[in-house]
This record gives sequence, structure tokens and C-alpha cells, in this order.
Amino acid sequence: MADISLTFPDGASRSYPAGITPAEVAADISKSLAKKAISATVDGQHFDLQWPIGHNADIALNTMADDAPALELIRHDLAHVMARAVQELWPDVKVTIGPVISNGWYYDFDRAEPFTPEDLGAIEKKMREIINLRDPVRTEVWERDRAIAHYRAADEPYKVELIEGIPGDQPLRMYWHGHWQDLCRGPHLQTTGQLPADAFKLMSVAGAYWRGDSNRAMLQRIYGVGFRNRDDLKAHLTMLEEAAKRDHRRLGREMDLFHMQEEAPGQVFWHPNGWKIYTTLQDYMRRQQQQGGYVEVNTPQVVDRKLWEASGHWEKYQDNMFIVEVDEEHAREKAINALKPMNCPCHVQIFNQGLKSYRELPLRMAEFGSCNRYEPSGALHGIMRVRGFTQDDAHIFCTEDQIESETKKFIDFLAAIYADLGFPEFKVKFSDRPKTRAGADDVWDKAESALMQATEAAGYDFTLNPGEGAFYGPKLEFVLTDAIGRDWQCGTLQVDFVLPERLDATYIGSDGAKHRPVMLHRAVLGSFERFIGILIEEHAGRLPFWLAPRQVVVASIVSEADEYVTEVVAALQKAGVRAEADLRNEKINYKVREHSLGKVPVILAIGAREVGERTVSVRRLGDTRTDSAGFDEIVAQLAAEAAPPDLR
RNA sequence: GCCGCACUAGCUCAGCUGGUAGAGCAUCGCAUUCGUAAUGCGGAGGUCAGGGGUUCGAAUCCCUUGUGCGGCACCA
Repeated sequence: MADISLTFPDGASRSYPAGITPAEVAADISKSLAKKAISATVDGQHFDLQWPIGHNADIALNTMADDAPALELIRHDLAHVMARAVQELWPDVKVTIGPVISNGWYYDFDRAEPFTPEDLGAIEKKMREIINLRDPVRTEVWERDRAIAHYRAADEPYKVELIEGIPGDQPLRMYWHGHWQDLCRGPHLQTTGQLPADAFKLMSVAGAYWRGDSNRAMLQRIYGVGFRNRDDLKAHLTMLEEAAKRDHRRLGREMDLFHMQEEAPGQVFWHPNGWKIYTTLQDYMRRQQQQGGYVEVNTPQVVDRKLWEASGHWEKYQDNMFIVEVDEEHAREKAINALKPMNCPCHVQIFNQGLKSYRELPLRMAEFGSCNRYEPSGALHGIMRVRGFTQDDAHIFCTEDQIESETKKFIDFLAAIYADLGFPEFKVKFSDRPKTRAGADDVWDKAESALMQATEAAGYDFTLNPGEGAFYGPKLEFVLTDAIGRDWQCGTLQVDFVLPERLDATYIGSDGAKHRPVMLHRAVLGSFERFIGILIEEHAGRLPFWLAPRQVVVASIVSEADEYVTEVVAALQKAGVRAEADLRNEKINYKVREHSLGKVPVILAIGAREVGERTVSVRRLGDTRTDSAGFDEIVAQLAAEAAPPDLR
């Protein structure tokens, strides 16, 4: 066989017979490397030690010291070991797929009985036993027919279906972890003995549809996390505990911001503290919109189905709308209405009043639109995913030529607001045409290219989300991440050539003829509910001073200070600071603890000394030090801090 | 919506295999005037999510409805 040349990371090259495996290369270099190696990187591809190398290539041998390959292999092999453990414990369980995900892996099984928490413990135990067997990992390439026949004989229908879905010319790779066999593209470790038996944990079991299709079988998915060593695992589990403390549902209760109850599932009862955040944010957004050239409107909640039929929403989203039927006792004819699930059709109605000139475009029409959607019960999540919410919604009516400049303008607008609100980083996703959609393909071509060009012109990278666009047009999504790493879409920008057509929106062009405007649907926060949920989690409840619902508590140390405390509170309130007095007959320790737990950013403690000096003792949240400040000084300072970022 | 799990005082939670409900914190009362993360004592507070069943007897077992939680699917 011809020789090939392999180039190592240090630049050195060696000649080997073609078809040599990385394992053999490692053995050629040293015995210890042969033992320590876990995989190779060949021309940038993660490569199994057993795979033959057929041509000249760059090669690096990986060990457990190499982060990315090590973690990928640990998690991938653990997925296989878990599936083997499950089938050893319950031989009738059918296996499906088990990919690596962030921090771990999952594997989907078909089993009649549900897996219990006790089962997870038994599986973990069996996994450790398997790891301790130090079984070799072996791989072979199989012919397709042989693989199908094998899985038919083994009564593994999901594997048969997987293979049938793989293009015929693609080789099928089998892996054995000891006696246990799985179809897998690899790569894998040399032996299960290379797995850390004390650095993984099975986390949960959950339902998951086969191939993500809600019409198909519901499988049982077991999630696991795996790391290189026990300390990393412990650090991960600690991080999860810390993240749970930031959960907006928990902080919402602890800070007395809002509650929800079963008589109104998916809808928020805002308490005074939470509503203060909401209105402060809304006031800020209203000022931003005025600066950004928007006009603000307000439209009806209960709207006849005829409008939703005209817009096309009735056909597609009827099941997700709150239907309001007017009783025949109240009306001559029974009318079917829906609570508005979005604002766009109503905004077009405003646009359609009177003739619009091209001189009025772009017309940016904003509404803090209160919407209701009957979201599936399983989708509800705290105040992040609700059935009643308010969007910072706007529709920009413009010409095709204005799409690019309006898009760029909007992205800049959004980025500045996110920065003000403490989110300098966000993800951008571009979603193109979905399978079911309105409008002709050439219109979609136009919309997609206009939006993409504008995004690039604005200087933002985006990831493509194929087929995820709205039914009327492509969209950009601006995504923020919550405390436990879940992504939430907040801002959006959607190009729409369809709705103006359906609702017959027109303007008079410079040529004196009627033309269709384009609509850009856009939101920055998305919904106030979701955005506030993310704000709470991002700051772990310790909101920036200007957004904090309770900014200052002035606490007396002795009752002789009460009068002066009241005077300080009044002065702060007059200066626009949300201040309150705590005159209760309690120790200062007690008050400091309580208000600290309540995430009040500033506590001013006042005892006999402060009364005498007309000063205050200042304690900032998260800081155990205290400072002394004069009366006028602290009022001026806190008033300045209380100003929203756009008014500083 | 689907799969699984859960629901006990305002909150966090205990209550073994069925024998008739408990703690801490919060609340209320009394005492305490205290220097930066819990002052002491006392009182009150629950149709054990709702409904149905099994049983001499159900917080506990079964069915059902609701809501929540973790995923999946969905997200105009």
C-alpha cells in the first residue's frame, strides 16, 4: 500500500502506510500515548482512533486534557453505556437515538412502563458496573441490508427506520461497547474504562416525540450530565442550584412582585412592586418610541371574527384564540368575536382611515397592545410564556425601498435599548419561509433578501432558522437567555407583504396612483411580562436602581429618630426616589436582613447620632460596609441614580 | 395538547406499610429602644387542590377534574 504523510501539531511529518489508524500512530509514538489517547483530530474532523486514514493529513492525538473532544466523547460514550445499562436491566426496551447536548446527553427509549426516579438510580449503578468492566469499544462499517436485517431480527423498529432514512450511499457504522451494539456515526473512546465513573449523573426523565413529531410515538427521554471529574460535576450541580435561586417565579414571590392563580392560568396578577417595574419600563419605552419617530395608538380588545378571517389568522390560529360569543339575549344576532391575539389587523384599520400619501411613509405606529392567546397548557411558564400579555408592538408602514433603512434603524434602536437595560449581548436569528404560508414565492424571495441585506448592512451576525418564519413573511428574532440557559425570543422584526394586501392597505404614490405599503412588524421587549421575567433572572432580583420597585428604605434604630426618618423619606420622595420608612420596633439587624432579602438596593439607617448630625448611614445591597452622608448630599445622589438611563 | 411527577397553614417543608395533622419562618398580642443579615414569650391559623370511590376508618389506596413543575410539540 502507498505511504501517506501525517503532519503533527508541532509541524513534524511522518510517513505511514495508507489506512493506518490513529491508534497505531499513537502506539508508534509512545506506549503511554497509546494508552492515554482518546481520539484524534484529522484535518479538523473529530476522528475515532480505530478509523483508517487514507490520505495525507494534519493529525493531532487527543487525550482527556483536550477539553472539547474529551467532553464530547465522555458524554457520547456515557449515552451508549446508559442505553446498554437500560437494555441489560429491561431487555424489552427499544432504543432510538442518544445525542450529546450541552453539559451532557440524552437517550430516547420506548418502554411501556414509565422510568421512575428509583429506576434512574438503578441505571446509574448499572452504568458504573459497566464502566468498571473496562470493555473495549469496537467499530465496523456495515452494509445497509445487513444492518437492517440485524435490527429487524433484534426487534428494534426505530433503528430500522433510522437506517431507512439514511441515504443509500452512506456507509453505516456500528459500535460495540462490550457486547452491546449500536448504530452510531462515532467517534468513541477506546474502552469504557476511560469514562469517569464518578463524574456523571442522570438528571431527569421526560416525554419526547419520536423524531420530534407530535403525531408519532411518545418516547421516554433520560437526560444525563457528564464531566471529566467529580469536581466539575459538583460545580455544575452547584451552578444549577444557584440558577434556581434566580428563577423569576421564586423571586416574584419573595419580592412580592406578582402572583398567578388557577382561576386565571397564564395571566399575571401584578402586585404594587411588580407593577412599579412594569410602568417604569413602559414609561421608558414610551420615551424611546417618541424619540424614534413612532406615533402611539390604542385599539380594541374584542374584535369580530370577520377581521381575523380577512387577516388570515382565523384559519391558522383559531384554536389558539380566546373566542368571545355574544349571547343572543344581548344581541339580535349571535356574533363571534375574539380577544385580539395581536395588534396588526387593528393597526391596518387605523392606517386605512383616510387616504395616505407616500409623504407620510414610513409611518411607524406603536401600541402597548394588550393581547390574549390561548397558549397550549404545556407551554405556560411563569410570566415568560403566558396567555395574557402586553407587547411593545409597532408596525412600520413603508415602501419596499424603505425596508432596508427601516430595518437598520430598528436594529440600532433595539440594540441601544437592550444596552440601557443591561443586555449588551443578544443573539439574532433569521427565519425564512415556512411550509404553510401565504403569499407567492416571488414575494417571499423579495422579502427574504431585503431583510437579510438590511441585517448585514446593520452589521449583525445571525444564525439561520430554516422554515421558522411567520406565515406572512420572514422574520428576525432577537433572543435573550434566562438563568438556566433557556433562550427566549424577545425582540422581533418581520417583513410582511401579505397583510396589507389582505386588508387592502394603500397609499397614493408620487405618481398619483394607489400602491401597497409593506408592513414591518416589530417589537423590542416582545412582551413586558417575558422581558421583566428575564430582567429579574438576569439581575437575580437585584434590579438596576432606576428599575428597582423599592429603591430606598429608611430605617430607624431608635424611636427618637422617627421624625427625622419621616423627613428624609419625604425629601427623597419629593426628589423622585421610591423611598419608604421602616419605623417598626425592631432591631436594626432585623430590618437590614429583611430589606436585604427583599433586594432593596439602599438602606439608610438612622439612630440618635444621625439625628444629631443631620446625616444618614448608607448601606448598599451586597455590601456590608456603611458610609455616612449628609441629608442634602444623599437626596441629590439618590435622585440622580433614580433617573432612567435616557434621562441622565 | 402529549409523557412523567407533584399539590399538606401565607411561605418552605415533615407526616413509615390507611387509625383522624405537625415544625420553622411570616402574621397577631405582650414585653423589649436595640448601631447594620433573625430579641424573647404567648396566641391564632389547615374541608391535607376540587369531586367521586374502596374501607369500620383516607392526607395516605383507586378513579376523575384542575393547577403547577420538568421535558416534547407549539409560539401569528
